This record gives sequence, C-alpha cells and structure tokens, in this order.
Amino acid sequence: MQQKKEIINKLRSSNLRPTKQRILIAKKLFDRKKTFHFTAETLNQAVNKKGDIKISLATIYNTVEAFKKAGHIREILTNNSKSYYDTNIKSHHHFYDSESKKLTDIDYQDVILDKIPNPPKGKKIKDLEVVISLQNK
Amino acid sequence: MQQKKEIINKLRSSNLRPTKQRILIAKKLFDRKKTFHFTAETLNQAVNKKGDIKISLATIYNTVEAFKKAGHIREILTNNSKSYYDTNIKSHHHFYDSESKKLTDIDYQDVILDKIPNPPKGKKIKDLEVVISLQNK
DNA sequence: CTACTTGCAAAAGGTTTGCAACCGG
DNA sequence: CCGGTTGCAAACCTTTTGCAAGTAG
Repeated sequence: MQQKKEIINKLRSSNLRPTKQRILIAKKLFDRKKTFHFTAETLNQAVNKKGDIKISLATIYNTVEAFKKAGHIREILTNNSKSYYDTNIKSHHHFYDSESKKLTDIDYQDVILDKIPNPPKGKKIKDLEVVISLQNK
Repeated sequence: MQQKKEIINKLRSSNLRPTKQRILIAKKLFDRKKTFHFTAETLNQAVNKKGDIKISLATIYNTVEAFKKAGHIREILTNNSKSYYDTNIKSHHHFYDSESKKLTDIDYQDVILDKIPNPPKGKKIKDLEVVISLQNK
C-alpha cells in the first residue's frame, strides 16, 4: 500500500503539483494490490462514487494523459473506440475479450518471443505488445 | 490484378450485392500489388478523388464493416482514436509509428512466438497481434 | 416488384479545448 | 502573488443511425 507521502513524491518527481484531485486519482490507481485496467469512464466512476470530492471529467482526462506521459500508466492496444489504460507498466501482454470488452493480463512467462524484427532505419522500439483476441467457444 | 468478375464473385460469395459503390471500393482495396493500410478517412479520399462516382462517407463505413465481417479485411490494433484496416488478412504483425501514425507490415518470419498462453475457460483464440511501437532514435 | 443499399443530415460517443475561477508553493 | 490546475460548456472528430429515395435481381 502506498502512503500519501509516496504518492506526493511520485507526483512531484514528475513535475506534477500534488493537487487534491491528482492525489485522489493516484490513490485509486496505485494504492491497490492487483494492477488495474481502466478507461476514462471507469476511472471517473471509481473516483466519483462515495462521498469523495467531485472531479470533473476534463480533469480525469488531463490527469490520465499526464500520468501516461510520466510513465506511471500505459495505454493498451484494443480496437475499441475508447482508450484503455493499465497501471502495470512492466512489459506484459493481454487477452482482449471483444464480447465483454474486458482485458486480462497474460502471465509474463506465458508468452515467449523468440525473434523480433529490427526497427526501420532511424527508429527504435518504444514498446512491444501482444494482444490475443478471444471469442466464445 | 483482380478482374471485375472476380470482385463481383467475392461480393456475391459474401452475400453482398455488387453495387457500383462496393465494386469501386473493392477495386481500390484489392486491385493492387501491395497490401493496403487505411482508415475510413484515407479510403474515402482514395475513392473520391478523380472523376470517380461520389461515394458517401456512410457508405464507406457500411462497406468497410461489411468487408470486415466477411473476412476480406481485418482491423489492426493501434492506440489511435481512428480504426485502421489492412487488406492483408493473413496472420502478420505491425510496426506502428506513433509520430507519423503510419503502420508498416512486419515480415511474417521476423516474429517468432515460441510460446503462447492457453485461453481462459470457455474461450478460444480468435486472433493474435503483435504491435511494435516505434519512436525516433 | 421487393428487399437490400445508398446518401444525407442529425445524433451519438469519446476526447479536447478555451477560459474564468481557483489554489499550491 | 504567480503560474499551474480545475471545471464547465462548447467544440471536435470519428462513427452510427433514421429515413426517404434509388437500384439490383
């Protein structure tokens, strides 16, 4: 469990002022055992249920974008119209169930890439994602 | 190069009436040597430049969706807000350059997956995509 | 003829933006 | 105080939809 202090440090180290809103969002995202898959919509719901302070959708989007830029979360590839994010920033892969639109982590050791290509000239690899789409049997 | 007849057969075999619009779109998509990566927008431009007949955007979307359902094109994963499609329906993977928002095919033999996970209970694997994001060196 | 298609414009869904009010350092 | 941040509403962009008119079989 992350202390409030840790969260504030995390924010400061990314040049993000620790405002009430950002601290609350960061808590929801990082103060948990399992990693968290979310969209702007689900994060908004999670943050705005209970008697918590109200955070506007615009701030949710701002903050998610800021956290992504800072490398605290990463965006997951899907072919859905919404953006999906993951609090697990270590390299790992996903199942995507297009019927329920739910993402699941794939254990790191369950995908082994034996060979990957060289990037085109002048480019380097920023990220590699494997997404396995599922359908009902 | 695909003859008009072949295109009409392709449409008929998918239970799609060979209308002027669908034939023109199918020509743009399938009558070419290299595979084609496109979005609704780029396809719309490609189809509506020259003195060709005018095809409305709604028809572009309808047709792309119908071709996708029929298995003639496939959708590619990106984290861009638009949908990207590929006329190459064989299993292969992509580079995605987030700066230019351009996709490039990766040679099939340049990605070797040594191990892939079992799908969750009740599900089967529909598709597997590897996307390598690029950034400038 | 009849059912499937098209095209237009309006609507929808997700995200971004302009700007005044607010607040952290 | 100053400059970064928030919140609201309007704007934006991509995609979908309703419906009247058109067309393939």
